[in-house]
Amino acid sequence: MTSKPTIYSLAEELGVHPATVSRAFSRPELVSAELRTKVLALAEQRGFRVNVAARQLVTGRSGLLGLLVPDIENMYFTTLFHSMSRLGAAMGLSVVVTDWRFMETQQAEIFDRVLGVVDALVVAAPRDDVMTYMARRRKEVPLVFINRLIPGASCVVVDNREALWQLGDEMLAQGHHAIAAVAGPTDSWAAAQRINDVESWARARNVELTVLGHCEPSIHGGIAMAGAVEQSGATAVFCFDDLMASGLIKGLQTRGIRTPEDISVVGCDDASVALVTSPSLTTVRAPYDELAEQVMGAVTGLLKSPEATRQVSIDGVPILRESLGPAPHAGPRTSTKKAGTTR
Amino acid sequence: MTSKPTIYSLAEELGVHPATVSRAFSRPELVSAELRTKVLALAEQRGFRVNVAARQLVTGRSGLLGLLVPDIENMYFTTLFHSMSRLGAAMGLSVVVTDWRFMETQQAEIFDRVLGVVDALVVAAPRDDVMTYMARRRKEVPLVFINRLIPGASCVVVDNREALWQLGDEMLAQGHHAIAAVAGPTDSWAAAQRINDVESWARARNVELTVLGHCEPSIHGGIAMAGAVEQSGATAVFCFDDLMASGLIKGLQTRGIRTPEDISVVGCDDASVALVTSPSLTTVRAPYDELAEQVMGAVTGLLKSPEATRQVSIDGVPILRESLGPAPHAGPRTSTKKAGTTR
DNA sequence: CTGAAAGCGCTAACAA
DNA sequence: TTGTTAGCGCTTTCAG
Repeated sequence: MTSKPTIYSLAEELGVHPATVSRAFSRPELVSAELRTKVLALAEQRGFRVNVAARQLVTGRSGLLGLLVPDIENMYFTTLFHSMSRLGAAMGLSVVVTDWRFMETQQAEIFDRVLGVVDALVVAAPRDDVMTYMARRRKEVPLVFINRLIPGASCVVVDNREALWQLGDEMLAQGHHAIAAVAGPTDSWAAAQRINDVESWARARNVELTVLGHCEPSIHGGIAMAGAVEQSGATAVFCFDDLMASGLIKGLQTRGIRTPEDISVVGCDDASVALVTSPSLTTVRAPYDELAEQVMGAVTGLLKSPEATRQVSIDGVPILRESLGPAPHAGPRTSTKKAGTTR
Repeated sequence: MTSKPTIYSLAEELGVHPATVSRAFSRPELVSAELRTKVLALAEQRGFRVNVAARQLVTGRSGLLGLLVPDIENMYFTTLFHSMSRLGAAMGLSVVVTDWRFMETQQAEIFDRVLGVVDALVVAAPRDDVMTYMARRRKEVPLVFINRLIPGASCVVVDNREALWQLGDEMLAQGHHAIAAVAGPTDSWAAAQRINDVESWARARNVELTVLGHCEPSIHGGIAMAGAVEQSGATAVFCFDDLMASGLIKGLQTRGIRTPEDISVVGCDDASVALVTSPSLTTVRAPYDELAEQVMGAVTGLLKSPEATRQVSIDGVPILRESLGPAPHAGPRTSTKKAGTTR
């Protein structure tokens, strides 16, 4: 009696055919205006919602867009999610996020569930193992990769090369000579990319560069690197991302090393933490909105025709803040900024 | 030909009935071991995945658990999500998050989609309008509310009263007299709760308390409050949450006001930002793991019997870090900590 | 513009 | 243990 309303129960009440009720929702333009309003009114009153599963079963579409991230506690991804949600809403797609950190320990079956329910999946910064897993399911769901270039697949990446070179040059301008770079996860494409960029810069400028061991892209990862950084003797450090940079600064602080007075630190991404960190982080801003736009563009492209893959590269933008300052015992030379500048 | 494998295509290849293939996945124990392995092997080989929509259509279950948060950029929620995911995975539920910030501007239809696809929904810190929206859909999906006590519904809340009182007393012990509290969003239950706790403490201790205008629980919200806090003349400030506290400290800094030397700041939640903030935040730790556990417990309870609502309250834990120090021109009295202590 | 009928892929009784 | 038979709620031809 008080069971969930369906198109049938509505149709019966209205004395019309279920298909008509269905049309009132899925193809309103095919139903006469008055009937449509009557249907919608009754639906509203009875609290009817179209059954997403049933609809998906026949249309193959749920209106859901999945975002799979390595670590949702990394605000880089939450910011991205936010931008994507906004765009998605405008085009009638709801975005849901999941974290693939458990994929190793938990049954992948769980992920298949998410895969089964979304119209497309955006996979962020996949490690190699996740990659191969996804590759196998590539034909089940349209896939867009972020922060990894994969031939033949739709990808959107941020190119930080130019920006990192500029920040490197700024380090030199500020009198730094001993420079270090803390690498990100071993099997992350983006991590390799960034280290490459910094290394090529160092070679081009003939700068001595110490690359420090792979580190988790998290605050704690950064804190853990403080010792290694201190021992490296570097006065300026590139970090894989802002979380790491933020943690590193904290870790250095507890060792009595100040930033930027003793050691300058540069991050990457301009995650929200970059601003609250003290000192605020000099970093490379990922253009989130454009990123999201391109990602959503790639998604809709795939939705239209699964073969229409595209590869997009967006340039990161260097942002000078407080964490990069003059080298100790050396004033700035051609610097465009002063230590202590805010924002 | 190369269409997606279904239980039918598998059944045909194996010369068995589709129902048997179905059982091999949904009730493996009902199928002979050898047949089961044969089915699974072929399925693996053909890349078969059970169609979630079809399964959900008949069983009414998708294996998905939804988490609806007000602002996914608030790491309080991402930490919670993380804990929930871990527990969920252990019990065969995949957790997906969505942000309801767009609900106002976008069609609620989008949310109904998420609602339609999950077995249960955990709704975090709903504003009043979101609440009423959810209330209408209460019978469509099992609902668990976080950070809001709703009679008759399953709720899990954190009770910060005791902890806030302790921190308040610590402020007094450190010689503070002019104390302020920055309130959270107007229609947030948790915000009202926390302000109440602080106010009742102030009354009990006969302390002059300035309550400052409602503020968004975000870093920027906190930054924006710096002026008001400065003008209030307070030497110690309670903030609605850590994001706000973190932003406030930053905002004060740019005005040349140091924490805790000039103004002490106390947050709430112990979000991940509390540690990187300089100085690190004195705060009330939300016991995330226990929270997640209780939430998942409530979910499974509802899944078993929709009437089995429960209301759980968990106590927050005060955490003393650097952002609370002695009042200016007044040494600590019975303090249990020294300014400058890390962690 | 609306009705009729078929079926999406799977599960759940019930038989055998 | 396996096959049989019905649907789950919706969309979608194709007629009318």
